[in-house]
Amino acid sequence: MTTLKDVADQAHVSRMTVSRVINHPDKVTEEVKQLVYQAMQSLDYHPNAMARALVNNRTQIIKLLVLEEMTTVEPYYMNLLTGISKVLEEHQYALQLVTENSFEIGTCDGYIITGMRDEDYQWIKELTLPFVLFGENRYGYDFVDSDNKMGGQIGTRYAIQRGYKHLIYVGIDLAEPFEYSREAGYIQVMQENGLEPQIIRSVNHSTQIQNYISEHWSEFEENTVFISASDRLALGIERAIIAQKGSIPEQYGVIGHDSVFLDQVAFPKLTTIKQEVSKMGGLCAKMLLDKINNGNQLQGKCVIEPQLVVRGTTK
Amino acid sequence: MTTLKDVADQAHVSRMTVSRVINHPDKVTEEVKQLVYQAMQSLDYHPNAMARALVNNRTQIIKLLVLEEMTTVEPYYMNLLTGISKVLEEHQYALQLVTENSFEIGTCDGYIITGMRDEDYQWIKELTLPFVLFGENRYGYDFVDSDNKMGGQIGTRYAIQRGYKHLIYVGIDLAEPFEYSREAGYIQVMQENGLEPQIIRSVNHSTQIQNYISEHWSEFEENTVFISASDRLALGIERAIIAQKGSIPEQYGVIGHDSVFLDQVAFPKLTTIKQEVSKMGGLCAKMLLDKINNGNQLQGKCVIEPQLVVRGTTK
DNA sequence: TTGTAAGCGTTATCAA
DNA sequence: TTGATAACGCTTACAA
Repeated sequence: MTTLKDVADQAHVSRMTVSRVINHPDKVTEEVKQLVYQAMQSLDYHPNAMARALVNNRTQIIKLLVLEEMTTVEPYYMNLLTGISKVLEEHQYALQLVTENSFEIGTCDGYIITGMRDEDYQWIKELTLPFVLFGENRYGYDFVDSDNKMGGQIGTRYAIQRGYKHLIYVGIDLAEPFEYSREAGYIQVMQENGLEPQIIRSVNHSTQIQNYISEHWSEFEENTVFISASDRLALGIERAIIAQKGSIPEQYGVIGHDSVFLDQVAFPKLTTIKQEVSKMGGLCAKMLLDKINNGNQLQGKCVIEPQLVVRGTTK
Repeated sequence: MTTLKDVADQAHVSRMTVSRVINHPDKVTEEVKQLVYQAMQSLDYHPNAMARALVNNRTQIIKLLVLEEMTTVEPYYMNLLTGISKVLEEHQYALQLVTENSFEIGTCDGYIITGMRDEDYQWIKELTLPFVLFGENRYGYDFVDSDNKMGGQIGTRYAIQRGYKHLIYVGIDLAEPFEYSREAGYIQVMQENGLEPQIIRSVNHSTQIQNYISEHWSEFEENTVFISASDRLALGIERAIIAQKGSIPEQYGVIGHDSVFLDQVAFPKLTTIKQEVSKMGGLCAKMLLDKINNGNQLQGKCVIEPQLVVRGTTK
């Protein structure tokens, strides 16, 4: 294993100079810097993360705390994890996936927290280590999220553009900011177009909404599009329409939200508002690392635009 | 932060003695041991993993290498990760999630590898660090998997027991050990019962098998059950049956395999062969840590029994 | 059985 | 601008 000393010897400088070239390159002569770079290259030197961690009192670990039941939730988190991991690895950080129960074990340098419920904001403010939330919140905490309002807008605008006459929003029956934002986007576009919003809310289960739509089928005229807050809901709606022999996408349209796995499994495949979850994961990681390296400073929010993916459930 | 020294001072012994109590408790007097334990408790001492890692030349990181396209694959991996993470955390290890591309960056103490294709066995044997495979293999590498053959057997036996007359196995068109094993389980039970195996193979996409079943619908007599190699296939089969107006579960049955997310999203929910993926993840981690701590010794295989979950698609 | 000394690879501090 | 020294918290090797 190549160490600082090896590089220092090869470059005929002291270990400190090599360390400086790595950490404070501005405090070293250009000349010396080149020498050291060459030595590092020829020896294939990589700093020892553990030694660094020890002296800096870091763990090089960040924890991802998921406050929802992961196994029952959309395969959302796998994408998030992929994104987080990629960035962390570039910075020689590793990940620990924790749930509420195992939260206390072991130390770390910071947290990414997701699946926040309202009551969680109680204890979260007690945290001393840097953290970043995945998912918008109204308490001023740093977060990364998709632009949920825009998501609602995009879907609604597209539905209008495609000529659907009745636009029904199907939301998740949950008092969460992301849900309010998506609804708000829908409502805004409806009003801009002189249309009256019509909203159904349901728990986020495909079967429940499927039953609801079936039971109320007579209320839905032809040329209706269901703009839903999740692909899970969209899947159930789609199944209800098929069961009721409504034709998709001609008589009835369905627009999902998220584009994580379920949209692909649906048949026909869902038109949906895609969130780039993996990208958001990477941004969470970046934000957190910045926070760790800058004295836990407030980072603000980071919101990225969702995209419309047109597939088989809209005309 | 409490250190060895603090504990040593409190217990009126040297730092070495404390270290010994932790790492070689047999080499310390019972008396002294108790003193040290008390001091550790009263000071809430936790060894610094980084310092340990440094002196032992460890990274305290293990990498999970996923050789499949994670985003398109079943939400299988989230469960695996949960299981792995739990065990790793108990042992102060952290995880890095890597794909083929990012494989080289950074060091670690060992790998858990999954999604192995045949060609991967070429380069895997070159690995010098300890590794454990998730998924059975025929090359003698240590692995953890569900008992796939038993999975095939369980499903088939249950189908016979429930009185289905025609048992068709729907496999994944892939030359992988897990697939062979599941088929073998099916075939064995069929032969034991004097029945003739009938096998269909398809790529693991719900839509493809759905089309296939629909196109060949006339070939499937009533009282047929489809025993499938994945929930994804089962979902497609179920949809085809419904589209063809076959009644589930009376005239036609469907049995899935895996029980990860999709079985719950299906309607009716799938009867399926459940794999305890999270548990398997934990076992992978345990096996790997053992390997790391025991000079990379061969660990053999670890196979756990799948379970039948009866839901709406069988009578 | 216990303690002392040295060192793991790095960085901050201070002196040159 | 560069280098010597001490320190981070722990463990191995050796001595008492």
